[in-house]
Amino acid sequence: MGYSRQREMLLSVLKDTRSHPTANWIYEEMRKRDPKISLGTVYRNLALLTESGVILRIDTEHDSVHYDGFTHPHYHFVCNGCGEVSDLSIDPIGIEAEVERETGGSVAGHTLVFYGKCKNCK
Amino acid sequence: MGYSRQREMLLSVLKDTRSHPTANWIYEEMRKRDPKISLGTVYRNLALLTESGVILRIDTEHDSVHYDGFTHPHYHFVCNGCGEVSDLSIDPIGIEAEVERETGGSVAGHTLVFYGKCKNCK
DNA sequence: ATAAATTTAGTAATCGTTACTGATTATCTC
DNA sequence: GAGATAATCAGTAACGATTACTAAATTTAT
Repeated sequence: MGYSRQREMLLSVLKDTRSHPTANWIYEEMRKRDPKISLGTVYRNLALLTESGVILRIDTEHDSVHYDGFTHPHYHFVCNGCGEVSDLSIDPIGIEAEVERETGGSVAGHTLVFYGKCKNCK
Repeated sequence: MGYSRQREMLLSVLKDTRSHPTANWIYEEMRKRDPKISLGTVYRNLALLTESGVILRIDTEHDSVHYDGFTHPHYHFVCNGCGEVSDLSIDPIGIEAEVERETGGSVAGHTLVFYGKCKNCK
């Protein structure tokens, strides 16, 4: 996978924030640097980078998908009030082997999401 | 919350399967029993039952939301090949208190989803 | 430098989900 | 039980996130 100017820009935007943005937020941010950027380009590159493990995708019970440029294994907390997604420093759990044993399949990864009210919304 | 005929039917459909169906699958199943059922009714009741904790909603990296009539705390495995969602018998992890301490918020629940290839797709 | 392959901007289409409305059904009070 | 009140429904339109498409531009390989 080569790195086009737009793909580089997307990565740089994503690495520069810890806010776990949505595709649309990233799009708006990229438009500030280059107003001709296309929303389709954002989605296509988000999919590519997710597939190759360069970035993380976070699915929650709320509206649209969030992305994370911080790939070191970690978990997330989602506020049911304001929808904000934040990182946790909980230690990764090591039970993928157990899941493989139980399912007979192969495990590539896992996601752990906590829901509740953040300090502000509580 | 009263239980209308349609809501009862939805619950019965969901309790009768362990397949973690999507809204549309449930809709088709209910249509077999009552062809006049409305898709809006399915979605409205899924939202109501999820909010009140009678059923579970499962968000994955694949297409649409899945639902689970089995509410005893448990985790899920999602196959990246066929998209099938299956139950795991892993013991629930008890770290919500730790998350509350770290975030300063309140935790209402958590979801743990493993991704990989199932026995068939591997 | 030229040819081949990839990526893009822009736009149209898709699909899951939600919102709306007037009709129907359930519940509540007498 | 009859009538009033509230909840729920079927049907359909609207919405918003995401994907698909196409011709032009850019990158990469020769």
